[in-house]
Amino acid sequence: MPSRRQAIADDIRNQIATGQFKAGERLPSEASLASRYQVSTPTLRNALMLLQGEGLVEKIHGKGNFVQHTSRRITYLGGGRTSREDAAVDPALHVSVRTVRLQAQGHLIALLKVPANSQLTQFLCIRSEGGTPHSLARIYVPCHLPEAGPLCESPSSAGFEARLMDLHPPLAEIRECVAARLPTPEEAEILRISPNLAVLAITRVAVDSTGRVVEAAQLVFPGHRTDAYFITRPVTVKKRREG
Amino acid sequence: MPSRRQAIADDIRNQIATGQFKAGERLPSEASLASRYQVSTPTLRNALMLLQGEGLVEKIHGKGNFVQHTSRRITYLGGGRTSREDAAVDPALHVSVRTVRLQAQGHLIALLKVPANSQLTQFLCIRSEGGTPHSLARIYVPCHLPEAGPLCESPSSAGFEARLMDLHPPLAEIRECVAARLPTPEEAEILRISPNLAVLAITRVAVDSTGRVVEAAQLVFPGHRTDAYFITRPVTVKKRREG
DNA sequence: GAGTGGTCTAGACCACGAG
DNA sequence: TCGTGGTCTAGACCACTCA
Repeated sequence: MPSRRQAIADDIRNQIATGQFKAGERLPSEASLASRYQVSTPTLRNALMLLQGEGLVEKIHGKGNFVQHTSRRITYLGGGRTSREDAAVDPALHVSVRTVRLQAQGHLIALLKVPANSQLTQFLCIRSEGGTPHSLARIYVPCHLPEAGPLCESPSSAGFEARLMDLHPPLAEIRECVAARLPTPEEAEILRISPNLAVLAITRVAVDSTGRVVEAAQLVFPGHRTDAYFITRPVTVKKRREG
Repeated sequence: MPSRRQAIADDIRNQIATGQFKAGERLPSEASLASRYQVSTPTLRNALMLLQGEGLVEKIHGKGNFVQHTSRRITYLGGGRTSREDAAVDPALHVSVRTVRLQAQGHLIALLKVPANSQLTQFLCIRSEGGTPHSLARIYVPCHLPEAGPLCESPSSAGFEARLMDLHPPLAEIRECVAARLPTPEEAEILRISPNLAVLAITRVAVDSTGRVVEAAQLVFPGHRTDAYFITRPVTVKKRREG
């Protein structure tokens, strides 16, 4: 037996699919929807949360629930490649960067493989598109790298990518760890998402050919709007002989 | 001002960290915790849901809330590599496989790049460790591939991996798309997770050197216990000359 | 049957957005 | 100020587990 909220979510989803609720339109208020479906407000809100998790509905506090324009998804490309939708290309995209110098502590020591209390540069980046936050990035660069300076002047993703490509010694490997988790209250506020909806959290470490960590990044994306793509070409090994 | 459930979650998290609640132990019942913290049961349950999302607490219907043993995380390795924790190695792991032959329909046509209604083999795999479901995999193999048959006899991940390594023409590329979303009711039931907690959904497509899709897989993991790792070695390109 | 968590109710109160 | 969504309450009822 499907739960109440599932049934309501299914019904509203159908109405969106059949165009009875159109993209960009505002849904009836939660109170009126609740009375229409004969459920209490928390139950109706649960149903809307499901649709929000599918990227079909956007909730805006004080204004209402809106049918999302489709294909507003965020694309993250693994392997250090920059997606086409870069701030340098798309004027609707905006990136704010705050630079902080700090000392390595806690998990950053292991992540960057640096001694405790060594100097780091942290870049706090928030990407937005037309007022809607897209992603939150905390990028750490050890200060022993000469490239750490000029970065501040090219805060776009392309700037970071170009830096990694021009390293001496060259970049050898990028390791990325992807997880789904609930946002911290701060992340939920910055990304303007419900604290009940998961974020896609990516920890990225770039290593040069000497094994030194040249950059570590903690990236957070709203889970319901993000796809992360990874393309791998298998190392061409000799065919295994087993048994 | 932190919300009520956050404050409660913080407090219980501390008690777990300081060992006042030990790993494997059962927490007091939700009713007693609610009265201890002077909140209603839904609010207390919300706090526990946060801890569940962090992998600290496991809820078992009819039994209670238990402090999770740490390091029970699930590891997914991208790029078609198999993690060490394989059924062939670890006897505690169990994989159940159901094989279904079906015709390509809907999104499978685009995913596998096959004509509509062409024959496919679907493998429905559920991995468990000691009774706890780990992952749900729907693996699709086009029937035009001669390797489709023997697969059924080696349902471990290693079997799938070995098959991809022995292809003619050889495997050229693996594309993986990672997303965080709420589980469908069926997925929540199979994985035994709360329908409010996100899953990590990975769509994996393996392509051989002729561009043909040799396998597509839709993998679902419980988000609060899973890390997906991707390691990329950048293609060594000539240094860019720009501006 | 006793105790547990899962879902839902019918409302209260607060915070935000727009006029 | 008014309507909106966000959070919380105090309880009801059901499903599951175990003795």
